[in-house]
Amino acid sequence: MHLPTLRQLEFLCAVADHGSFSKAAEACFVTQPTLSAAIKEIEGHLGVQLIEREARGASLTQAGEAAVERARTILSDTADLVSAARQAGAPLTGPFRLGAIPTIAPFLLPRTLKALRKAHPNLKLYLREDQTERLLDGLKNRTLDAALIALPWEANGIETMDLGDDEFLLVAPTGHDLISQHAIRSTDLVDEDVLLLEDGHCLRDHALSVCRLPSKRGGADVTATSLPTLVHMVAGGLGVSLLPKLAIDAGVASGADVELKPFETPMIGRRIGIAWRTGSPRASEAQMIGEIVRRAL
Amino acid sequence: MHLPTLRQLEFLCAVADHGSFSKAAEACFVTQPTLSAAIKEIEGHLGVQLIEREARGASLTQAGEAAVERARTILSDTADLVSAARQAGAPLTGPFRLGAIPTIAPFLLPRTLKALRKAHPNLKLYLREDQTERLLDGLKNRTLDAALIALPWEANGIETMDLGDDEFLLVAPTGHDLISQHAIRSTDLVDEDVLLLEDGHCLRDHALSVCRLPSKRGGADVTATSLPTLVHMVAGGLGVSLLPKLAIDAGVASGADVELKPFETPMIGRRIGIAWRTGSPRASEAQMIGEIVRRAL
DNA sequence: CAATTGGATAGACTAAGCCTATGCATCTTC
DNA sequence: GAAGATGCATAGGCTTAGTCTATCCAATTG
Repeated sequence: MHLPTLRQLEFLCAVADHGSFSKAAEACFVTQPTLSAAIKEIEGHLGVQLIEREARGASLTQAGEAAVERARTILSDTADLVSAARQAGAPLTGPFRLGAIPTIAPFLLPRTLKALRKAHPNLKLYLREDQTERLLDGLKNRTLDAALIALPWEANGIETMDLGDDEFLLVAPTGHDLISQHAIRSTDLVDEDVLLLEDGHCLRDHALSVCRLPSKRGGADVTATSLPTLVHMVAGGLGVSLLPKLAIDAGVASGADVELKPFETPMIGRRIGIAWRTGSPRASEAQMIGEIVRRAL
Repeated sequence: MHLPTLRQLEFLCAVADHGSFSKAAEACFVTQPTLSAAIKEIEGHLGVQLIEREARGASLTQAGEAAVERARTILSDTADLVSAARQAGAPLTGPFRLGAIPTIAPFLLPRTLKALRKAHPNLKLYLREDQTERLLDGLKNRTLDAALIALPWEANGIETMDLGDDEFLLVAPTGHDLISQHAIRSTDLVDEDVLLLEDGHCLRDHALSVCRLPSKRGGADVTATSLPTLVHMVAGGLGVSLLPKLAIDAGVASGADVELKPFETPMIGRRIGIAWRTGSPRASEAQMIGEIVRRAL
């Protein structure tokens, strides 16, 4: 079977992107006739018209749409092959773009980075703090190599590695009833004012779900933008809340006028994990970084 | 980024396959120096040694293994692109290799094939009857384009389309107690001698599961190799069994000295579906064929 | 030690890919 | 509606990358 050239596939995608032979040619750093000939050749080999030549540019036929979609994954897979191989030659070196959600990053990374630097001095780590959704977008569009998020999180084309549990503790104003209570369960919070992070933080959703709270409750919802803020609000008597042990260990509650208390078994909490794009050339590095983070947990 | 040529990737895979430059070259219809140069060039671009030159041939380095794996999917995706595009030019024509499990094929296909031929006279249908596992293997290694199987069946890299339900009816010797009983439930069979197909047929597993029977029961297991045989065994008084309505409608029980009876609601049965390899160039055709089969059901 | 196997190297040839220049439609503008 | 602008196709020449044949070298085998 006669295969098209990757170059030709690039040309095809470029035409799809720019809607014009000339623009596409420019983007590919070739002249328009070159590109025209290449497209014509693909069409010849495939026996199908892929591109509709119109007066005002070019558009894809149905077959073209399908072909472009396949071509894009082929090209990106090939790019992955290249960087994976390059990486294999010099593992854990060069730039690595790691994302982390805001309820993990400030508490976990300080400890981790030191260990990471020690283990892999040639690794240049670029950090990005953002909410889960956007981190996963980053993985998919290749602006991130890996991301620390809370599991489980199913997403197509994303693989994850489990790094351990992160228990939730009750945080309440000093002297609050719940603290003196013998044993508290997550469901005891139904009648409390539970303070939460603002919408979009996965910790908010976790807290809601472990307490079996409806996502929309009556009354004015009081939300915080970060965990330190949340602690202050609890200290101020606005209500109680949950804090991940990770944040507590990092000292987020120290000095504030609050008390902490673990829940009765079964433990409630979240799982921390590292995620990467399926087939990412740096998947193995993501796992090695994950291993180091796990030890730091 | 400098991409390798698909040709070069083919060469690389060939070396991996044949464990020797010369053999690989022969397989690719080029001379050995050509292939040597090509491999050397890839290695140069990637900056990694992919192949270990040994006295007695060639073997892959670790990086090479990874690269070959990626290269294989790239190449097969490209081949898919080509055939998908070709197909788009002449949809539903040419050879199409359809598989079906033995408890579907003889009963569903006779009706279907006529409709199929009428709708797509240029389609040359090649049929293969086999058990689910092997059909799915066939899809994966590209010796089949689609397969009619019982759902649900999750397998990586396989997509399916639901074609409708196929109810199971009780089949018992004429005058059997269960037939005169007012309403029978699948669990009523626990104390009966339930005859089954031999191991490997998914219908056997379905029957076991809907009746909540353990897969290994005491006593000599009596198994049949096909549904007609099964009917004869039931007629012979060896026990009762389940028959899919599909087979009954096709006359598998007609003439035999048996009686049939539907189960009480909820209906028990299986779902028929058509499966194809994810990304198969003929996925859309598989769905169109599925549509015709569904109407025949 | 000669023969065999298997990969590397050298140099020549060809065709594929790219370029410039130009042609031919269609759409825009005054 | 004529002139210009836009956009793809065609023609012909150039360069280079991929291929070949011929030969060499190293390791294994008998």
